[in-house]
Order: sequence, then structure tokens, then C-alpha cells
Amino acid sequence: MDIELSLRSRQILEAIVEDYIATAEPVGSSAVARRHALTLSSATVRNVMANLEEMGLLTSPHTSAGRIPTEKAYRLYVDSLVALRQVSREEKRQIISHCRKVGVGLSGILKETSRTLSQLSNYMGIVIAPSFTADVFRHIEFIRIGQRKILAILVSSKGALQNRLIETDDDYGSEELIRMGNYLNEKMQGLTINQVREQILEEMASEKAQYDKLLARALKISEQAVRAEGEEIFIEGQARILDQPEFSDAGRMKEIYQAFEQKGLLVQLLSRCMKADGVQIYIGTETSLSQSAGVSLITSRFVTSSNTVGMLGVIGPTRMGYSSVIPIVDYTARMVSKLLSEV
Amino acid sequence: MDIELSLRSRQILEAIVEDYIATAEPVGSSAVARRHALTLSSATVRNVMANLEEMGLLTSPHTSAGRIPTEKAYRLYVDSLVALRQVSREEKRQIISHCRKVGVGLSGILKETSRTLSQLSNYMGIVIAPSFTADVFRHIEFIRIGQRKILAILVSSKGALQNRLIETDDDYGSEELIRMGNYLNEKMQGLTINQVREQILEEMASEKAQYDKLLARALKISEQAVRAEGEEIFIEGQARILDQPEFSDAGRMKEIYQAFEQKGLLVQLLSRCMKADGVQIYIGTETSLSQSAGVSLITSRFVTSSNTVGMLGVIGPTRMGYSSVIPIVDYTARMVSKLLSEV
DNA sequence: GTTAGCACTCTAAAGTCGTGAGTGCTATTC
DNA sequence: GAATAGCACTCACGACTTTAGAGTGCTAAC
Repeated sequence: MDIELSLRSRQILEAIVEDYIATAEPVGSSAVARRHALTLSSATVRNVMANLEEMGLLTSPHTSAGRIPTEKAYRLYVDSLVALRQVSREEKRQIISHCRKVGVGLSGILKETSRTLSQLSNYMGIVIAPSFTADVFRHIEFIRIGQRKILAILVSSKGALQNRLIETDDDYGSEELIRMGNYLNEKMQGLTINQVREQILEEMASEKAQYDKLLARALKISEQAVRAEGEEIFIEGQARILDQPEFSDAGRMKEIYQAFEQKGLLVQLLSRCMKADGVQIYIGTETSLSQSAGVSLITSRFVTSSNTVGMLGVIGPTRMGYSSVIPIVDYTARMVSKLLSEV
Repeated sequence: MDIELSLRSRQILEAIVEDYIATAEPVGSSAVARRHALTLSSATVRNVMANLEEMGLLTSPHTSAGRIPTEKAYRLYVDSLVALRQVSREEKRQIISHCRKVGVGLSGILKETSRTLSQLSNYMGIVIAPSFTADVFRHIEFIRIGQRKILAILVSSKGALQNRLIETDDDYGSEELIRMGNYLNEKMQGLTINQVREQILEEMASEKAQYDKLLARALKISEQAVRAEGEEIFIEGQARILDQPEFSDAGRMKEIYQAFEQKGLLVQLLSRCMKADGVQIYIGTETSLSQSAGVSLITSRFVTSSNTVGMLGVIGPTRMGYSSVIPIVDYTARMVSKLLSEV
């Protein structure tokens, strides 16, 4: 690795990164020498900067401009970030008060959270609702609550509940529903809810279902009960990104927005984040969002009372205020977890 | 009114509007004379254009550029649009096939619709889910479906149904729930669902509820049952608007996005549209979205099987291809209505 | 190893200028 | 009197040049 950096080199790199984060402009040797109280002349700094460039940590847009940190530099910077700015009291207050503004149901809370993240960070806030379908299936129950209306209650092994109201084409009797439940409970033990659904779809296509009308009816309802709801994603503060000078031209912006419209991409990216605990940071191409867009992503998991896992975070330019955003994301995730487990 | 226009003036105005819609550039007198097969010299056209400018139908960005239609001109143009381009077979096919892609539930369909609108029009598609709370309350019923779980079924006078699952802090008995239902059904007759909610909130605050614990319990659940779900809005194709040359600079774009983020504004605007039947068109400041943003809105209502009303449409620049978008919106609204009433 | 000095490079901003599209006015034609 | 041809005038836009200044790399001195 490239941790082969002298103390001084690291300090200078840090100074450059921070300067660039603050100003969005290439930073020159004399600027570093001045700002950075270390009594060094610009010439010395220049030498060091030349080294750093050789190591792939800096680039210059052209000969007579200052230098810009590369992704590698951000990575190094973030990894060595020791002094994380604490979440200020005011910010804590805001996060908590926003959390309290319990919207309507889970979606409401999460949307509000997304907005809070955006407001505090000044970048985009993003929240993904806890997904249920990756959990292991434990139990399902169908309740007839009216003509052609069935309530399905699905329980995962982690104890998470999901209720779904199903409207059917024809009527199902209570006993039939109980039988259906028993059938599934017996047969699907140990599979994840996703797998259960696949299994059902398979059976629906099988020969047996063609002839056994009763079975076909049962499968039809069951499939609806375990069907995945589209992952809910809440992105707020999209306008804020326009404040960033690097996105002020239409071409780049368009790229970003388009990337977001295919939410599939995001989901894929973010499901990665769900696996690990704590705050996760993806810089530039590490996000695999769009090679050129130059966005970074800071995320963390949160959990609900039923142990399902969701994801929240902030999307901003690579040149993002990591030191302040990281603790915000961290704290918010904790608060949301707490809030959701209380309920 | 300004319908005091000679045939020729109107033809020229129309030519200018269409040219400008096509090219986004100021159109000059000679361009009109050429394009517009009418055998007129540019000089004559110039005279007419000078008149139109005086009447507030055209402006010139500067002395030696062509002229641009004002909002007033668009209005006139749209109002006098006789020859609406028909929806092509291909477009019909797309609309229908998208409709068939029934997503998960109502939200799924509407989201898909929004996307379709965006794709066909090349502007932004927008759909607002049918709102329920403006309907007149007819009947409510609470069903106990488990410990601390109650299903509320709400029926409006138009026959629309809304089911809501309520999780409570403590347990409610079946008889208590029936009594609660009867109480509300008797007392709230004739009010809209919105009013019912207000009424309940009022009673909750009243002295009586302070002392009558049973009543307080009842009101608490009832309130949840009739609470409005945040209006669901689906906006798709936000990236597309970046294709429009007039929005290529960051400032204007930001305005637009910000306007959309306060969905409240949109809802307000769009609830106006719901009142009237057929396609509605709002041009520029008529949208009251943001004075300067220069966006237009073409909308139409759709209805569900239960007679609740939703809204769909297209948002684009004032310089929008009205003649092709209007029929698309119209046709889509019809199709969605049809689809939703079949189900 | 550090620093001062200096020549060199290259961009961004400011100025210059010609071009051409488009206008408004007037004299002329039908 | 409406339509047109002609013409002088205006003004943004693009191409080009110039200038200023920020920043670099190198070398020689400390």
C-alpha cells in the first residue's frame, strides 16, 4: 500500500484535500504553505507535492494551476480521518426533532429522515426502507375479512411482520384459507421469503397446478402475499446538488439524475452497504454509479424493531465534507434505529 | 380580448410559435416568410410582427434578433389549436402496453404511467394518486385481527374503499370496536372524510374526552383510521428536462427542482385541475409554480372504479410541443381510467 | 534538506474587430 | 392604401489577440 508517507507528506496531503473540499479550486503550493501553519516554504511544499503527484494522489488540471486530490487521496484522507467533527448540539436537536415528526407510518418517517439528512449535510439524503424478502420465512396466515378480501400476515424468522391486503377475483372460504396457510407453512420452512416466492412461481407453472384447480387457486393468492414490494427509496434534496460548482453544467448533472432514475442501480449498490455494520464510505468510482460522475456516498445501516435492515446515507460530490457528514450519517442511523425499535 | 386578429396575423403568429417550439431560437421575419408558404415578403411579415409585438404577443430579446412568443401568444395558440395531432398507433401501443405492465398495486400502475408519459412526451411525467379524503364519509368498520392489530375499513359515499391496518398500544375487544364503529357511523354522516377527521380531533381536545377514558380510546383509533395518507405523487423523467436548451444553465434548473421538492405547491396546483373535466393547460405563470421558471403543465383527470379522482399530466417548458402532448395526455388519462375501472 | 530566485507555462479575463442576421423606415409599385 | 423593395442601422456572437497572474520546475545557495 501507499501508506509509505512521511508525517509531513500526510499533513500536506490532508491540507490540500481540506482546502480543495472547502473551495473546489485547485490548490497551489503557496496556499498550502500559508494556511498550513507548519513553517515551510512554498518551494519545499512544491517538492512534496511533486512526490504526491507521482504516487497518484494528486493531479493538476494543467501546468499552471494548483493540484487536485485524486480518489486515492480522498480514500487515504477518509481512512486516516481521526478527528471527526462531533455532531453539534444543534444538529442533534434537529435530527431528533425531525425524527419525532413521525410521518404517516414507516414511509413517512423515512422520507422525513431523508429530508433531514439532506438539510444537515447540504447534499442529497437517501434512505432505503428495510427489506423483508431476504429474511427467512417462518409463518404465514390468511384471514378472510370480507367478500373477496383476504388479509395475509407474513412472519419472518427475525420476527418481522408484514401485512398485506389481497383483493381476489372470486371468493375463498375460511377453511380453504387455513388449509392454504398450513400447506405453505409446512412446505416452505427454512427458505427466505424470496425463495418462497420463486418456489411458488415454479409450482404455478408445473403440470400439477394445471389440473388441480384448488392448488392453482391457493398458489395464486400465496404468490400475491409474498410478492416483493418494490424497494422503497427516498431521495431528497436533489436540488441541493446544483449548489456544487462541479455540477453546474448540464451534461454532468444529467448523468447523475439519470443514474438515479434507474433506481435499480442504486438498490444494487446499496444492498452491498447493508451487509456490513457501521458507516460505510464509497468514493467516486467505488460507487460504481457512473464512472465519470464523481459522486461519493456515505451510508449506514439502521434496524427496525423486527430486526429488518434498512439503509440511509448521503450522496454528494467526491469533494464532500466527509468529516462533518460522516458523524451526521452515523448519528442519524442510530437515532432512526432507536426510534424504530421503540415503536 | 385580443382575438381582434386578422386571419393573416393569426397564421403568422402560429407559424412563429411553431417555429420557436421546434427550434428554441428567436424567429425572424424572413424565416417566417420562407417557411410559411404564403407568398408574402419578409417586409410585410415584419409589419405584422411589429403589430403583434405591440399587442404583447411577441418580444425580442434584443434589437437584432428574431422574436419570441409571449405566454399570451402560447395561450392564444393553444386555444385556437384545431388540428391536434392524433395519437399515433405506435404511441397507443406503448401506452396500452405500459398500462398492462401492472405494477404492484395502484402505486405501481401510477408510477409506470408517469414514466410512460415522460417517455412519450420527452418531458416530465406526473401523476397524482386519487385522493380519498375529499369524498363524503359513509361507513367505517373496525375488525380485530390480532392482538393489538385492528383493520379499519372506510367506505366513501362514492363506494371507494380504504383499508388501513392499525397497530395499537393496548388491546381492544371486538365488542368495543363494534361500538366504536356504530358511534362514528351515526355521528359523522354527511361529512367529508376530511371533516370527519377534524371533528374527531376536536373531540379529542374537548373536556369530555379528558374524563371519559373509553371515549378517548375510541377517538384515538378512529383518528388513525381516517388520517390522510400523504398525497402520493409520481414524477418521472426529471433528467429529460435537461435536454431542453432553455434549462441548460444551473440557476433555472435549480428553481424548477426546488419547486418540485415542495410537493405541497404541486398538490395545490393540481387539485385545481381535478375540479374540471378534460385536458387542462397551464402556461408559464398560470401554473403559479415559480414566476420565472417558464414551465407549462398539461393535465387531465382520471377516475378509478370507486369514482375517486386522480390527476396525470406532463410538465415541460413553456415552449412545449402542445399539439402532440395534449392528445397523449388525453389518451393516457382515458386509458388509465379504463384500466382502473376494469380492475 | 531547505530555501530563494528566476525563467517558463498556461489559463482566464479583457479587449478588438468583422460578420451577418434582423430590424425599422422610406420610397416605390400595383 | 396595402404590399414590397431597398437601405442604413443595430447588436449579439465568434474569432482573434493581449495581458495579468498564478503556479510550476529547476538551479544555485544556505
